[in-house]
Amino acid sequence: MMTNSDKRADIIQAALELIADRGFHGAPMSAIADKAHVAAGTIYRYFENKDVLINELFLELENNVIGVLLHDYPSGKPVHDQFFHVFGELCRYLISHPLHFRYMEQYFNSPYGISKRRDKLVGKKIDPDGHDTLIGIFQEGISQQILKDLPLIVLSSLAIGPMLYLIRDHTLGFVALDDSLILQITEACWDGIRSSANI
Amino acid sequence: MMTNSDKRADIIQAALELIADRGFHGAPMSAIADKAHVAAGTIYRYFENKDVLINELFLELENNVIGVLLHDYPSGKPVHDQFFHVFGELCRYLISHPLHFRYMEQYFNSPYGISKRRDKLVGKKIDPDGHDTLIGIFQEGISQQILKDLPLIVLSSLAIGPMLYLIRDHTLGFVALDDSLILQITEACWDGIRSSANI
Amino acid sequence: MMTNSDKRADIIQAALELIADRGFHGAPMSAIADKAHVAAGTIYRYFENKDVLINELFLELENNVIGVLLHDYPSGKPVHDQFFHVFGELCRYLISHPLHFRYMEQYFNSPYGISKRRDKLVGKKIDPDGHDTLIGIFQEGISQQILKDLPLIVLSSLAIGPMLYLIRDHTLGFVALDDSLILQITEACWDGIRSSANI
Amino acid sequence: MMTNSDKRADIIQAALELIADRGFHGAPMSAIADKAHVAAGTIYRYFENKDVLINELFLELENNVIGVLLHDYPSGKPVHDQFFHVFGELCRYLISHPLHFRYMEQYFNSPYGISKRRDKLVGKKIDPDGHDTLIGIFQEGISQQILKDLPLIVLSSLAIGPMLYLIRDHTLGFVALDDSLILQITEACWDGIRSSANI
DNA sequence: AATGAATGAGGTTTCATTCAT
DNA sequence: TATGAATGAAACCTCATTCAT
Repeated sequence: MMTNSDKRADIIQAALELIADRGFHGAPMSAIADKAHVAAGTIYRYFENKDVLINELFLELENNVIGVLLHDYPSGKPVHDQFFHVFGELCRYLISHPLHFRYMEQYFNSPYGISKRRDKLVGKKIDPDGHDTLIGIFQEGISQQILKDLPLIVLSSLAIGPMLYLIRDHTLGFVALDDSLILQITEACWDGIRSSANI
Repeated sequence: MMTNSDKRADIIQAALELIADRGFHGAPMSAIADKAHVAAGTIYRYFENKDVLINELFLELENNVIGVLLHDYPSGKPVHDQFFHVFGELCRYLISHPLHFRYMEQYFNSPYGISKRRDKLVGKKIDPDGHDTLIGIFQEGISQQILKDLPLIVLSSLAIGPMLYLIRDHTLGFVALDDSLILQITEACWDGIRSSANI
Repeated sequence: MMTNSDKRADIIQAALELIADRGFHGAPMSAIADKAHVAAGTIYRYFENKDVLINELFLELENNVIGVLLHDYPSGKPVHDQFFHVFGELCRYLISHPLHFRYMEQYFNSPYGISKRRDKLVGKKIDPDGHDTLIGIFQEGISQQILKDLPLIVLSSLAIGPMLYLIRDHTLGFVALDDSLILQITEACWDGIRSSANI
Repeated sequence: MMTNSDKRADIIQAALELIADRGFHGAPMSAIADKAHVAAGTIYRYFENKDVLINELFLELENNVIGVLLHDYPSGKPVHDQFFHVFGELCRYLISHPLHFRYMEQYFNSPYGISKRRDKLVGKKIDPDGHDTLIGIFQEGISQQILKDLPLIVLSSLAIGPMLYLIRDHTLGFVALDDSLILQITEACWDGIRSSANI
């Protein structure tokens, strides 16, 4: 039914806004219910408990991100182009969705997120649709000797770490990331991961 | 007196371990007291309230880090050497003090840390002893045209972001950072920030 | 709904009994909850905190008193009759509601009550319905030269002070105030405030 | 020894000031110790516990008052003179010792004071030196048919009640009791208690 | 005799969750 | 299905009292 899924979406949205803004323990279930225009008990018809709500919210956001990265993905193009596509899209998405970004940051820095991270990295092949786009790019880049021959997780941090910190600074107002600056940062990260041999 | 400082240190240590492990709200005062072998009320002889405890603990860790970075600092040496010194020392310190690292991560991702971050970045010259070593290195590097001419906060993220993510992965067991790998990462970060002109 | 107002009333009543009996700090919220047959947390659905509970309880009692004084008030009758009406009604009310009396005594002798008292006396015209009956009587009496020309607050104390002390003694069992004695006391107080000139 | 009694006096004075100012539960033992420039534990060398301290402090104040009332007491003079002496002295004493007044008010409105009051009034002849001056005056006045033939406790309230309320108002700044006003109040109270027959 | 650090029971308040309606 | 009042465990913090020094 429509109403049904509407309420679920309202709850998810309310939780997102509150947690992004005030952290997990600044977002009591009662406040989420209020903001969702729903009774406290209603939340429990859609989510078994608060942990489940938090985790399902994360999964939705994660799917959003994956969708964005795959949209217009330049399959078959050079590794360089693929990297610039993924980096740019991700950056623009997070900048234009600061609540999503703040939420995921909170999530990864909490008991919830730790296990998530472990699942993802240890399992490596969590999603059967091959969504781990960056990993794929790096593997290809290494085998083509375009990228430094470092563990994938290291390349991943070199490529993504700076961006995530800068987006935080952007949302906090310490720096203004415009297209020109984003491009410079992308290039700097590319400089960091590409093989020094072929310079 | 001995007893005095012992108890304070015990409390600090207990708080560090619990919060690093379970986050701020997985560390109730009663649990900290238990772990410190101290009565609940005793904590309040040393710290006005939980917030103060959390902030003082952070300040202690911050001082540790500053001390480490300044130890054997290669003043007068080239920017390149200074960067490698700071990066390496910081990395080794955080790897060998995983609780300190986890704690600071939690701290920066919380209401406490946000303001701290703002103070640090806006104020820029917080500590009169010139402890803001990285910023100094970057300024010098830019003026010598050795480093990319980017906002200091961007250089800072390019240089430090990857390391911080990798140390988290290291403490979680997803990668093993040995001296050789650390050196490679340092070089990769240096590649990221140095001016492309003089390659 | 019934349940709603019932619970609130139960809490108010429990607080009244405990505080009247044992003072503010002999009445922890847990004890109030127990006596009201309610969970501790339930109190906070009806009152934001203990202070609010204490103040709202006072306001309810105050309204009771005002209602009693205005009931059958002999408007248009001589000042003497009005005084005897108010004095008698107040006295009978307080004697038959010893908990209300004890509560208000505690209240006026506490940080809560001090400010209340100041509001009342400085503001003077707190309630727009002209409930400040005694003050009105005194003003009329002075202008008719029936009463001593003293500050209103002095007349007020002369008229009410003895009664309040005696009601305390009555509730403690040191004296038995029957109708005859109440009348004699009323007359004595009247003797105290009326102008000596027209004797 | 001097030092000994000095400390006891310091503690008594500190307790007086704090409790008069902030009430019993705004005066923790630690605060009393601080204000008395004494260690917390020291208080317990002079007073078994907080209750004992509170009660002994009251007894000291009570003795002060008795001393004042007996000083220059017009024995053998008419009841009228004796009443004016006692009323005036008491009034002046309380006005010039607002802390004593506030303390005794708090005391009488608390579990401590209730029992005290009972002792006093039931026992009636508590102190063997005949200090119950007012009662004596009233007995004499009744037998001489100068005063109304009312229970002693009623006369007592008629005579003292207004004054106590007015002193409170004075200490709160709602009225300024000067010698002239005190005299008028004394006369009004006298009007209240004296026999109407011989007017 | 004096100290004051330490204790821990007990106070107020919050909030995830349940359940009668 | 939805509600939201009610619950009570658990959080933070205070403070009278003790006791080793």
